[in-house]
Amino acid sequence: MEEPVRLALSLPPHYRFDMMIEAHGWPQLAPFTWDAEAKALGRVEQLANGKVVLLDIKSPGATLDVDIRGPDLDAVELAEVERAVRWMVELDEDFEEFYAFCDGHPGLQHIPGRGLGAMLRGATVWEDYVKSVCTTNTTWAQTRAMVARLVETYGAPFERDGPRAFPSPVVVAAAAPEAFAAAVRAGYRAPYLHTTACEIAEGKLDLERFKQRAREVDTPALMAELRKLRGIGPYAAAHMALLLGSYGYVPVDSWARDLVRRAFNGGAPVSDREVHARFDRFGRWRALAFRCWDWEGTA
DNA sequence: TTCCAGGGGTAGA
DNA sequence: TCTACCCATGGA
Repeated sequence: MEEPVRLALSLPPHYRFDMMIEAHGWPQLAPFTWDAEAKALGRVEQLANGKVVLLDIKSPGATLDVDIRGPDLDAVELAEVERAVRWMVELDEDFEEFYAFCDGHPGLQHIPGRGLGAMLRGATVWEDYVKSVCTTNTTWAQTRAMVARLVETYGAPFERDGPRAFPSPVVVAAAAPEAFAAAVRAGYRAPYLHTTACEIAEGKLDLERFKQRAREVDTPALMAELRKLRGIGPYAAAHMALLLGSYGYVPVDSWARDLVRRAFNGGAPVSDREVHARFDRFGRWRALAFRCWDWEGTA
């Protein structure tokens, strides 16, 4: 294979690539691949002009190294790849204010030293919307399978028969609803995803504006807007808000309830209200405090 | 068979 | 605002 082009991006203070990878399950969802031995994050990415590249992302030292394979890219295309990578690995998310907050709060003081906070996200809000819907009311194994089938069926391939990129809403919208449902096997979620893709493709809906919107309004207002999306309820809206950098509401799912049950309630079941109450004192940092909590230490 | 998984939509109170 | 019920799918 031809030598890849390498982008070497400098890391902000405290940034820990390994902690970002371990923060949640997204590295296991296509088109991401995670090679634990090589500590390499892989991903096929399709550029706006249709070019498809294979990314190999590592951080062996003080930089984030992004190896790009595929067609030659000009400066504009390279900038597009860099922008996408920076967004996905949260290289530009500023956690310094959160870390200062952690210093004064028992239970959070381990966080700055471990460089916690960053989480992997999709290149687009559309991608994280789809994945969030696919995590609801199902097992993690099925979530992975649904996303894998979506990518395999509709994603643009790298080279001839290589791995595929996350499909655009335009490609999903072009599929017949019945064919989409049969291919992805996402159950009752399929119409949510397909209809949303159609609305984006028709220009009636713009999910990418949420990247900016998350910086303009507080978490409750952002969640109210996210909850208008099909298949997005309290949990998924909070999870999407978290990925957008808005941390004021804990995404409570069965996994969160289980953590709180074991760590704080002697193993007895907890209500959603109790989970929220446990992190209420952390204000606009509630979701980050929850995600970065030292669950082993408190159990 | 029945239950339920990193919940959400809807109707009725 | 809260509750009850339904929802495709697939593994236990």
